[in-house]
Amino acid sequence: MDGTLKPIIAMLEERLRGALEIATGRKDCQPLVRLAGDARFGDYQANGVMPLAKELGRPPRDLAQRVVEALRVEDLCEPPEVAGPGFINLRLRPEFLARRLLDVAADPDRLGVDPTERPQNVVVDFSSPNIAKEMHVGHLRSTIIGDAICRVLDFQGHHVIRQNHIGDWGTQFGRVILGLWHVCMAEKHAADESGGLYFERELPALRECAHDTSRLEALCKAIRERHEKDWRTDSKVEEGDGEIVFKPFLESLSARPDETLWPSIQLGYQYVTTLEDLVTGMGLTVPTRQAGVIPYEDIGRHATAMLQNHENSKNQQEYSAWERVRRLTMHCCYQVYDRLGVTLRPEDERGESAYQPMLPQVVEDLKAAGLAVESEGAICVFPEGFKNKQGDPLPFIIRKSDGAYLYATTDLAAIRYRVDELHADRIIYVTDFRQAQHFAMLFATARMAGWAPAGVELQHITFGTMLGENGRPFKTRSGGTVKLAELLDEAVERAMAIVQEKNPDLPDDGKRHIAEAVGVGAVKYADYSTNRESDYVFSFDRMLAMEGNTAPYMQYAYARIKSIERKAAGRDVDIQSELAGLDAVTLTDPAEVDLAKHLIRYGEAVAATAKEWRLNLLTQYLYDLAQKFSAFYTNCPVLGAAAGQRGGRLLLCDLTARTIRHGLKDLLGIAVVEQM
RNA sequence: GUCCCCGUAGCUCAACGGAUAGAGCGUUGGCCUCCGGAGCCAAAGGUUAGAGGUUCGAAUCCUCUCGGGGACGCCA
Repeated sequence: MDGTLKPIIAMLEERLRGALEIATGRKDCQPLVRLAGDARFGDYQANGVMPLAKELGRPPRDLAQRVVEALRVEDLCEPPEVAGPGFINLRLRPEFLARRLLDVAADPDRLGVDPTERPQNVVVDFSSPNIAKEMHVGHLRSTIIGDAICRVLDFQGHHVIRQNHIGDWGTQFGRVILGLWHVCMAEKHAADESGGLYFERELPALRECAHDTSRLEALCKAIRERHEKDWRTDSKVEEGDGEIVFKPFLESLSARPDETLWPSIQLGYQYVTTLEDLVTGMGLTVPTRQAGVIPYEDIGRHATAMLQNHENSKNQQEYSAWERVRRLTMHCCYQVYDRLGVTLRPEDERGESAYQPMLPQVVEDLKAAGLAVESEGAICVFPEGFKNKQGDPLPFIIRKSDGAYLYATTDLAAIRYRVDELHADRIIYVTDFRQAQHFAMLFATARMAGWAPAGVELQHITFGTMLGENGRPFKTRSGGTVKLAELLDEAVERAMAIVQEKNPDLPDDGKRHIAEAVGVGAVKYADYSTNRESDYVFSFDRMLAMEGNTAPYMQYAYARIKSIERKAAGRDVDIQSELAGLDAVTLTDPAEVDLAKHLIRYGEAVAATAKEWRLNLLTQYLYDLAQKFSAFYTNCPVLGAAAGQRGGRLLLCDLTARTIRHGLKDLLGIAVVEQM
């Protein structure tokens, strides 16, 4: 094995290009070699003759015949045939196929797939959970699609820099601190009055009467009254907010266990969010130390602005509280990442907050370059080609009229960082399609500013919405967001029931292990196996089906091969030594040939997948492989095969298992199991 | 209103400008002396939303119509 197994399509294109040159006298002809669309046309087809014939005004079949005469592929193919209007059909020779199969099998790590000749520094921005929230289904696609992209890039030999752009700044910052403050106050009230935490009662109440205006207003008014009272009793006039009760509360946080604190923090944060949404437009106000009386719904934003504008020591307590919430959130995220087999690690975290110090400079530089101007109090860039509903230039707002920065600003700072500090040749963003316009404007602005030079590729990889079986966005029955951890629990539980039914004799921990692999694998595989750009309908029943293009079917195919390996010893077959001594194979049965041809195309599948990040092309390849294996398996006995056939068949089993495992586990992060 | 994406078998989805548009589920019919039947083989099922156009060739590119989704100034 010399490590240079050139893809067959590339070899054929090269030969065809030469033949086209001879037949037409032209250089740089496009041979257009593709996988044959139909097995009757052979294995590969060249479509390049027809456009050339048209251009040269020559009869296409005649030209094709001349090309075939000039074509030297005897070492690879049977004699080429001209077909239809001018196709050239190519069929691999069995000797070449057998040789290639042995070469691929002899390459344990890369399965005959060469690394790229042009390695890049590729930044992949994906997952991006939010602080103080649990990961929900909205994070699933970005997380697993981004992860698979990273894995494929790694395999191709690129230098991958994962970036988890955590939502840890902006409006949430103030709201989370405010949520913590409510946790503090609610605990104080509960201690004084020996009741439960007030937001545990009031949050559901708020949601219930969201459409009952008079009840809602009464409730919000009462909450506001208590808020003001609590705020006043917690404040020393000479120092400001939150010294008496809130400060000691924050100091006590680090001593408290995550399990009790985390649910309270999330709930407190939801409470603030819900409350601010509902009181909007109600006319309620609240006094503040810094800004005087402000609308009640603006208090979170006020807290954000204060924190963003103050680097002084007074904010130290909030900052440490913030760190605590952040750590808790990520702890929870890593539990989900681990289950999903996602490769993100703490060193990949670079949240919005990391760019916060760079934001003023971003705005200043754009202003100095004449690209950013003030408009209606905000600082905006007007990249070319974007219009609003009136047909006027559409602003890319980089600083709000209240002085706060936005995600546009953060994203621009991130581009500068990634290009200047991380030396990115390419930056890939994995987010849903709704953000397409934002990224188009972001990229346009970064190009105008020269922060992303022409040599740096900027790619927005989008995906569609996850829908429930009713065709509406995927929600719980009550309309809430579905937590990712709970979604995985249900998938695993359902998988467990199936394992229980199919294979009741396995030990319990074996069943649990299999159920985890099958359940989580099913969720991921279902996502990967559809075109990422279309919306996709989530269905436990379909993704866990044992038939069809599903994770369980793939895992089953793998387990069957492993079962053969386990049986081998009992049949006096030593697979290792038999494979080690194999220097030639003879493929006779059509199912063997079909499987072998597919096995040597793994590299083509990986390349096609990476070209436009169509992960469904990889799952399709793997599914075809599993199907071809199953056909081979039913038609061709392996352990009981004649001596001359057994080695080749063992090789097909071995390479199929390794290819499935590589594709599933190494590239998609889906576990395989020895039995199921 | 402007712009973007989508519309393919009953359902869920494929198809790199190429030949007779493919799978799976479901439906119907075959295949268990044999390594895991969670399997294999086969049949039926389509005017690729509609109408024009470009092309040797269009589900794919262009124009329009209809239907669905999304974005569109201080959320991310």
